Order: sequence, then structure tokens, then C-alpha cells
Amino acid sequence: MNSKRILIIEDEQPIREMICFALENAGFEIQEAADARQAQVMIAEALPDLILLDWMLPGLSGIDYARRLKKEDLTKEIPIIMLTARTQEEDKVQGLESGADDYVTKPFSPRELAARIKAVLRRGGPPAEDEILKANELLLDTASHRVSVAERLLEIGPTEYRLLEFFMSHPERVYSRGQLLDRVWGSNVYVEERTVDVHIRRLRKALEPHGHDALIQTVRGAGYRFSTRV
Amino acid sequence: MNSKRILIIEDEQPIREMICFALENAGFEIQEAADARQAQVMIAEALPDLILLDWMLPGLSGIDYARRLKKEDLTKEIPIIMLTARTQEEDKVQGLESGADDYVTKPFSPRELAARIKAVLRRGGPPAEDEILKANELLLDTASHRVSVAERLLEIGPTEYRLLEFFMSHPERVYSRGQLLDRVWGSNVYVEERTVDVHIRRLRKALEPHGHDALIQTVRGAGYRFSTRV
DNA sequence: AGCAATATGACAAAGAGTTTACACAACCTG
DNA sequence: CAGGTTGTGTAAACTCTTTGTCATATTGCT
Repeated sequence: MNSKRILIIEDEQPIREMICFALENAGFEIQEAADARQAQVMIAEALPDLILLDWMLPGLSGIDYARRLKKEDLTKEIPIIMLTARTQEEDKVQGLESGADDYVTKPFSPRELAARIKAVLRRGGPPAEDEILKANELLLDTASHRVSVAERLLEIGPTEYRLLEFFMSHPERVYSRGQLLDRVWGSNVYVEERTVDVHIRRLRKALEPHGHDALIQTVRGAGYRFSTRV
Repeated sequence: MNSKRILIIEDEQPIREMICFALENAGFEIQEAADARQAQVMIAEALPDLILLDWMLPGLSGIDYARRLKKEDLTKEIPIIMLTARTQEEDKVQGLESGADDYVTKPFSPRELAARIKAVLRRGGPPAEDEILKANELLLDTASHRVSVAERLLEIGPTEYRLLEFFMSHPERVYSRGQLLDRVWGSNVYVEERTVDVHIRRLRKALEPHGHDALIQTVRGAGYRFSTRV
């Protein structure tokens, strides 16, 4: 097993250690750096296979550093996963724009982190490709984060957007409230399952005026499903 | 609703009672133990679905006990949530290191505790694999929870769906009403055997318009059978 | 025919999902 | 930095389906 080398750039030592331990456990080889300067030194010595980069860094911010790494020929192929404490969509967008291949929101479980790392390493390329998801006349553009029906943009909240994006990329399949919480809200969020109902409602309400609310279907006793079939 | 069994290992009785009350309220079944020794006895009797483990225990410390649980084959699959009074990052690191799946810092709200327990339990099970069961033109797709005949979706209630799924995965074989109750309704459910007749009827009714009701056959004096043979 | 085993239709309680309302926090913005 | 706007999660009221049972009709067997 030739283990992959991962460089962690994170100023808070406890967090760094926690991550470090978790990832070593998962079979990775770890290098640590507290800021961009240190990181540069380590990179000069040996190129890591993947970089875990904290959003907030003393000195050069994480996002700026990511940009810089993606500019350098030497380092631009290295996948970057951003660590961020904020949950705003905006941050995610910016993070991805800066060249990050994925982002993980703190607090995260070691398991989740390891899973994302493996996923990113596996695909090699950036996953952030823009997509246009379609279902009948309903379009969702991941690049612009917009949803439209027949050229008509429709109002939709952040959570509803994520919910819809998830549904549209996993159609014709039932998801329990619990699964939706894990996959749309994130696996380390503690929310009532009933809350899903409410957001389903909001999503349906947003789709309703355009007559596409039937795409979100209730499966009694099982969960919800996105389907173009009646 | 088969409630999950949770084992609380906590030496301070008032806290234990508080947690106990909160979780029973949340619909869990609770077992209590004051230390690792007692816990071992309870585990020997019946495996809990999740363990709540106090960080500080008299005798074997919580963290050591967690490690031990994660070593034993019998118990290593059981998720553990650590209860800790301290807030130091350091503790969190150690807690996770010891194999805990999550930790909660005292003082915590009952709601938070219940939510995290649910979240951890949710992750547990392996995702049920998808199957497409076929019988002549009759299709049952477990991923989308749908039943169709020649591209035509058909209406079917939850119980009828489960019944059909069971039949289709165990065809050409007679099951008594009692067996069906056990395997479709679940063991330890108190329902009249005649109730099965009613659901068989409902299932047949759903299949009828598509001409597949003959698949559900009555075996007088024995039970029912799903068969594609006449 | 006579008896026992099923089939069926109706019904009321329990249950699951839907909606509305509200509190709160994060955020604009003048 | 007030004062409004959003976005979220929770709670509670409300709706509508599902479900278990009964009473009654049918069917199958000897």
C-alpha cells in the first residue's frame, strides 16, 4: 500500500493534531504546517498528493494561498480540500472558485474527512465541473446556482437549492429524512428529522407556480423521491 | 417502531437519571450501568445499539473502556458517544482516538444529546443495496420503491409494498399467515392472523388491473404463495 | 349439504405527512 | 448601530392515508 502524502495547513494546533491522528489512522502519510510560509518549505521538499487547507490562516489567507498554489505549474495539479468553519453557500462558491477541489465544514468527523479525501484522490480531476441538471422543463445550473423553468428564474432559498440539487442528481430514488439530513445538511448537523418536511414543503412551494411540484414525491413510510414519472 | 437500545455508562446517578429520562422521552430504550464492570454484565445479556460512555469513570476510565470495546469483535461495531465535562480540544482528540464515534460536552441539552444519538445511529447501517425484482412483466424497484407493469406504475400501499417485496424475493414457496406476520410485519407484533388476508386482498386488488393478481396464490390450509407458475 | 377456511367491504383509530406560525440568528443597509 | 430582511429550525394544528378488525359473503372439500 503506497500511502498518499497529505499536507495539512492549519494554524490551530489541536485541530491539526486531531486531523493528523485521524488521517494517519486512515492510512495516510501526514505533513503539518501552521501557515503558508511553512507550507511552502514543505512543498519545496516533497510534493504532497493532496493539501488540506484551512480557510482562515494567519498571514496569507487560505483562499489566497489556494489561488497561488493553483497558479504555480508545480503545484497546480495537487488537489486541495478547504477546511471552513462557515456554512454559507457563498463561502463554498468562493472556495471552489479559488481552485479548491472540495471543502469540508468544521466541525467534521474524521470519518467524513477521510472519505472526502479518498473521493478527491480517486477522481484526480476537479469535481466542481459545472453541470446543468434537467428534469422536464426544470433546469438547475450549478455554476450560477440558479433554477429555472422555461427561461423563467424561480426564487429558491439556499437549503431548498441544495435539496433540489441533490434530488436532481439522484433522481428516481427514495431517500429517508435521515439520509437527506446527512447528504444535504451534512453528516454532522443535529436537526430534527421533521425539519426535512418543512424544507420539502418550501421547495414544493417554490416549484408550484411553475407546475413542477409533482416532481418531489412523498413515499409514505420511506421518505421522499425526485421523479419525472407520475 | 422498534426502539433502539442505548446503554448509559455513567457513575453519577443524578446525571444518569437525567439522561435516562430525556432519552426515554425521545423514544429510546435505556439500560444503565455505573461502571465498566456493570456495563460488561449488561452487554453480555443483550447488545445495545449504542453506548453513551462517561469520560471519567471509577476504575477503568471511560476512554480505556472505549478502546476495549472497540477491540472486541462482539462490540466493535457498536457506536460510542463519549460524555465529557471538559472542553479542551485535547480531550476531543483523545476521545476520537479511543474509537468513540462522537462526543458530547457536559452540560448538554437533552435535545442535543438525542439529536446526536440519532445522527450516529443513522450512519450505522450499510446502505440497503438496490434490487430490481422481476416476475413476468411485474417489476419492483427497491431503490425507488416502485412497482410497475410494462412501464406502467401502479398504486400500492406501504404494507402491500413490503408484502410484495417479500414475496418476490421468496417466490415459489408457501408462507403461513404467521410466517408472513413475522417476516413482513416484524416479529413481536400483535396482529390478528386474519389481517394478512386483508392485505393479501389489497395487494391482489392493486395487481388486478394489470392482470397480475394471479401471482399471489392461496394455498388452502397452509397460507399464501407467490408464483409465476399457474 | 354442511363445515371450515378465505375473500371482501366497511369503518374508526392510529399514524404519517402537510402546513402554518413563530422565534431567533445572521445579514444587510441606510 | 438601529431597523428591516432572510433563512432556519421547531412546534403545534390539521389532513388525509393506512391499518387492524369485524361482520358477512364465498368458496372448497368431504
